[in-house]
Amino acid sequence: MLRMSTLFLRTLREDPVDAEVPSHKLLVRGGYVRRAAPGIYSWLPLGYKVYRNIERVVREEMDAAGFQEVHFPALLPKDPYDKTGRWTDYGDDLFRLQDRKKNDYLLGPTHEEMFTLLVKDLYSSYKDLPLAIYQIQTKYRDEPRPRAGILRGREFVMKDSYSFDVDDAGLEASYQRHRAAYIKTFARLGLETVIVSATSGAMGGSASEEFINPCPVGEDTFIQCPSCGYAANVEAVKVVVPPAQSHADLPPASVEDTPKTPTIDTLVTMLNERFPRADRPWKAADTLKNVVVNLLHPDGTKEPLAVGLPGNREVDMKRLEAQVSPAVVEAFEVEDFAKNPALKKGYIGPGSLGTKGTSGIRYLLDPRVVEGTAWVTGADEYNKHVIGLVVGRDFAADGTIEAAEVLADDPCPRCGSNLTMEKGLEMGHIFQLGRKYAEALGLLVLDQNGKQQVVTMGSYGIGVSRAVAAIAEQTHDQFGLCWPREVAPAEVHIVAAGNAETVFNEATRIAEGLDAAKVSVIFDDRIGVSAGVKFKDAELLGMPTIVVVGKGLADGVVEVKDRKSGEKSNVPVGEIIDYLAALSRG
RNA sequence: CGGGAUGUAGCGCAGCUUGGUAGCGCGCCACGUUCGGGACGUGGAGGCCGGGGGUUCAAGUCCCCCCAUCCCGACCA
Repeated sequence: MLRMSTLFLRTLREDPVDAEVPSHKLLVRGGYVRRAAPGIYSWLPLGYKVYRNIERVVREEMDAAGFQEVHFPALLPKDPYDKTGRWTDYGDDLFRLQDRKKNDYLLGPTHEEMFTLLVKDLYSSYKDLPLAIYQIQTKYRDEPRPRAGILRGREFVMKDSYSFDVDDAGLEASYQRHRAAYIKTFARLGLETVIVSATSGAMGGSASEEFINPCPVGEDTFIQCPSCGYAANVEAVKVVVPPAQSHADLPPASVEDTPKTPTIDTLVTMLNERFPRADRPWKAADTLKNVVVNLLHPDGTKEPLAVGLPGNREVDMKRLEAQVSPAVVEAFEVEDFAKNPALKKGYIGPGSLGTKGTSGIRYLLDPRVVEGTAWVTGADEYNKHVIGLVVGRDFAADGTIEAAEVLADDPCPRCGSNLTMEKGLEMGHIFQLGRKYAEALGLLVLDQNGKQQVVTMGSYGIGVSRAVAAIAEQTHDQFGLCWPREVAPAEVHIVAAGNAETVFNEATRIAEGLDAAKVSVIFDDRIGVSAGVKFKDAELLGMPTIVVVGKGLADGVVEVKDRKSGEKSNVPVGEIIDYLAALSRG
C-alpha cells in the first residue's frame, strides 16, 4: 500500500515551464519523473511503478513467445563497433568515453554487435538455430535535440530482440513470431498501434515495419490507405511511377527569358502571363525543380547532390536522408554556389547537372519524372528557363531517388485511392537485418552438409520508457493522467475526505482489506489536507478507480468513481472490498 | 549546426525601459480557525539575481564575452 502521507511525492499546481507536450507536463506535475539533465530523467516512486509495469508486460509477452532474456552491459568496448563501421557511422549521436588507459568505450545506442558476438561465442551449428534472445536495456544516444520529456530522451530504455536463423525462410518465420508478439504486447498495454512499412535506417537491412501510435505530438508521419489498408511511414512510401511516354510528337524545347523568377511561384505566374497554354493554365507540377544539397559522409567527406522533382513538392529531408544513410544532408550554402559557377541559383537546370553536366554534380530524379515527360525548368542562365524539356530526349540523369515529400491525397501505391496522413510515435520497429552483422563479425554455423553458412538475423525493438509517456499521451484528459489498469501505479486511489475519525478508520480498513486481497492501492491518508486538494491530486495522478470515503458513510456507502469515464456509484461499505477485487480481476 | 526565446527562493513569475542594497503567488515550518472540489489569518525559514569582465560612489537593472536551458527546422525506440 502506498500512503500519501509518507509517499515520496510532491505534486505541482502549475505546468513546468520547460514542458511542451501533455505527457511531459503531467508526468512532472504528478511527481512521476524529474529532469536530471537535458533528455535525461529520474524516475520517482509512481513513475517507476508505471515503468516497471510496462517492462513486466513486455517481458511476459517476450517470454511467452519463447524468446530468452539476457542482459548486456550498457558500457561497451569500441572494437565490435569498429568492425561493423558503426563507430564512425553513428557519428555524434554516440556517447564515447575512454578508460584510464585511454582505451575507447561507448555507451550502447543499440546492441546488434554484442548479440551477434555472444551467439558466435556459444553456437556453431545449424542445430542450435533458430534462436531469439532479447534484453531490456538502457540505451544512450546523444540526440542533437532531445525533446518532449520522456518521449525522446538521450537515455531511454528499449527492449531489443534479435533472431538468428540459418536461411531466409527461417528469418521470415522469426520475424512473424515477433510481429505477433508485438501485436499482443501493445494490446495489453492499451497502446493503439498501426503497423506501417518502414525503412531500416542506420541499422541496415531489408524488410521492416514500425508500430506507430497515432499521436498529434508524434515525430513520425505515416500514411494510410482507407480502401486497401496499405500503411507506411512517409519515409518508406514508394511513389506511383507513371508509365514512360513516347516523345515522338512533342515540340522542341525552347529557352525563354523569364526575368526575376527564382522561385516556383514567381515562375508559374510568369508562365501564365507570358506563355499561356492553350489547354489549361500552368501549374507548379509542370515545373522541374532542381535542389542541390551537400551529403556529409561519415568519413567526413562532402559530396554535392542534385535532386530533380516536380515543382509542387518540397524535398523531404527525412526521406532523403533515409535514402542516402549513413550520410547526412546539409544545406548547400552560398560559398558552395561560389565554388560551382555552373550553378545559377534559382535557374539551375539539367544542363549543369549530372555527372555529364557542366558541374559534374550527381543528379537524381524523382521517379515521377519519367521518360518522355516535358517540363519547364532552369536554363542554367540567370533569368532564363527552358520550356518543354523532355526527359530522355533532351536530358538524362544519373538515376532516381525517393526524396520528394509525400502529400495527403497522393495516390496509394497499391490501389490508387487517396492516402490519408497522420502523426505518430514509433513504439516498435521490427526488421529483417539479414547477414550484415553476421558477415562483419564472422557469425557462421555449419549446415547439414558440413558447410559454413552465414547466419541471417532479425532485429526487433520496443521503446519501453517511451511507452510510459505514450500511454500518458494517449489516455490523459483535462484533469490529469488516466492510466490503464494494467500499467497504473495502483488500481485504486482511496481518498479519505474530511478529518472525522470514523472516515479515517473506515478508509484504513478498506485500504488494508484491498492490500490483503492483492489489489494495489494508494491511500490518501493525509491529515489536515482539504478534500478538494485530495480530489485534485487523485485526478492528476490518474489511478483507474477512485474511492471516496466521506460523508456517504452516514448512509453506509462510499463513492466509487471511474477515472476514465467519470461515472460515480455508491457502494455499501460492507461490499466495497469484494466490489473492487472483482473490478481488479476484470 | 541554423533561427527564436529565457536564465531572479524548491516551482511559476514580477522587478531591468528610468541603476540606490530583493519582491509576488504556490510550496515549506509554527500557532489558530476551517474541513466534499486546489480554504483563511498571524508569524517564520529560504536568494553569489547563470558565470566572468567592464562602466559607476553604487549594477538584478547599463555594456562586452562566455555558459546553460527551452522552443522551431535535419536523427530514431
